[in-house]
Amino acid sequence: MLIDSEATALAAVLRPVRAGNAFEETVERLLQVIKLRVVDHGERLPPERELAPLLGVSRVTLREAIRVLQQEGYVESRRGRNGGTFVTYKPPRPRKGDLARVAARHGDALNDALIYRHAVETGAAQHLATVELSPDQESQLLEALAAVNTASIAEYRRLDIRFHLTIAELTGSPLLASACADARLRVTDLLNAIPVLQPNIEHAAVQHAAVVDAILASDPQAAHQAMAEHLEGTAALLRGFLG
Amino acid sequence: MLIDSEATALAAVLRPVRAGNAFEETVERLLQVIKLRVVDHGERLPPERELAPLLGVSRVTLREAIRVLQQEGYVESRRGRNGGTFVTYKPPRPRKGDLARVAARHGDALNDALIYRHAVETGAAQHLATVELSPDQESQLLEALAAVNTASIAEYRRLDIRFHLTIAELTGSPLLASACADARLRVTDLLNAIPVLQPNIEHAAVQHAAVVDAILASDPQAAHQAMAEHLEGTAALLRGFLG
DNA sequence: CGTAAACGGTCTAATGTCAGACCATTAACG
DNA sequence: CGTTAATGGTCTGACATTAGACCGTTTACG
Repeated sequence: MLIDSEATALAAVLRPVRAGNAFEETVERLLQVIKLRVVDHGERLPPERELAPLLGVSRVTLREAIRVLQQEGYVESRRGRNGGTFVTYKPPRPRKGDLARVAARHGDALNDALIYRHAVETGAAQHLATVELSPDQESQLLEALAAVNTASIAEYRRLDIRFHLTIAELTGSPLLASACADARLRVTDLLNAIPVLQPNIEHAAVQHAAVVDAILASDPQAAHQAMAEHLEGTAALLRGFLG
Repeated sequence: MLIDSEATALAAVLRPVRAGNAFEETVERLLQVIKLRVVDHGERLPPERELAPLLGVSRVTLREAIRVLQQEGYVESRRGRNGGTFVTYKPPRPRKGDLARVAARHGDALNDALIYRHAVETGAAQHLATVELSPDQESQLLEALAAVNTASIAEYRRLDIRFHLTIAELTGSPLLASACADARLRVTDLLNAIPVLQPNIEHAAVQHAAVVDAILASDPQAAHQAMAEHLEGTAALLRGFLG
């Protein structure tokens, strides 16, 4: 029998070295690409010969994963010179009760994900406010902001994700960027289950602008604060639809 | 050719689904357990039949990993009823130049890890200040603090790690706890390469106390601030030995 | 003092995963 | 209008990994 504090410390380190087998993880990852709309409806995934090494799996394993997505109707493959694997998935218009179902499926994972997301995304915003941005990086950030703030309802989520991931990537810390991507996609299913409303967009736009302002003003505390408020808005929205 | 913002977003999601093969990752993880001194010199690892499922690998793979650690002199296995695999590794007294060598081996990863660690650990401290702690949890936290603050130089690192991981675990977010563990072990090699000095311990003790005070006072901002100052102290220490 | 329990150590057969070669289809391009 | 390049589709042989049974050693305990 271990004493408590040892058990606590062990739990954090003696966890599985891998989440599942290569095939399952590849399906998961591709689903994330599609649901985060990094590759949107009608667009093409990278060719298998490029994608497999990017994901660190063999082409055989990648193809098995793609076959599942074909059967589930997420993608379609075409042969030939301008062929490829194309995304056919469109996020369905959310219906009442969707969120409750999805939330039930997630269980405790929701709170876990929201806490995690808060930590890594506020951390990213704060850090970005402490680094000197090149003109190119500044314009990337401003473009992402402009895009999300002028988005149609249909494009909103996609561009919102891109905005958040841009901040994460610009920190220059791959670990932190991955963590932000991971955190975001853990709440994506839930967000996809609630409708995008114009007032929410407008509210978020103000907050997005505040985050960018603080970053460009090199004010880490303000950036942290602004991102925290923004994320709490989203979390409250989710909890509101749940309650 | 992809436009820039797409490439940015893709990079965060289209990364390898696994870091290496099961065997390599198992060796890595066990080294972490040993170097973080979760299982210290003379102590026993869990039996193979328990450890393998915890790490999510087969016993064969686990044993291959253990065999490497035996050859490298980190552990020793004994058969029989009170047998097991025992840690023989003692952190060597750091020598001048160690840090430079280790840092060179890490390269950019050092900055990456420090940024990541700052984000997740300040996030954990801040979050913990927002939750209602049970008496049992409070005493766990206070015990961890007392332990690290009265530690001998030899025991200091081990108890410092336990203190930080206790905060992470108490957040109740497994994702955040894993992230903190991950972040910590990415700087462990570097920290092990610099000596533990009494003034550093005393300085850190004040900061640790400030973190715990803020958490128990349910002051998230102060907790964030206190942890940030503590981590910056460590980061500065590392950079100082490097410069 | 013998027996059973708790370990590490070994083996096997099945399955997962890989790299790489090769096939089939389509469209761009000379 | 043929050739070639870029894609998805298929196959093979090698290696990694697994679950599970079984062996050998030591010690606690009846």
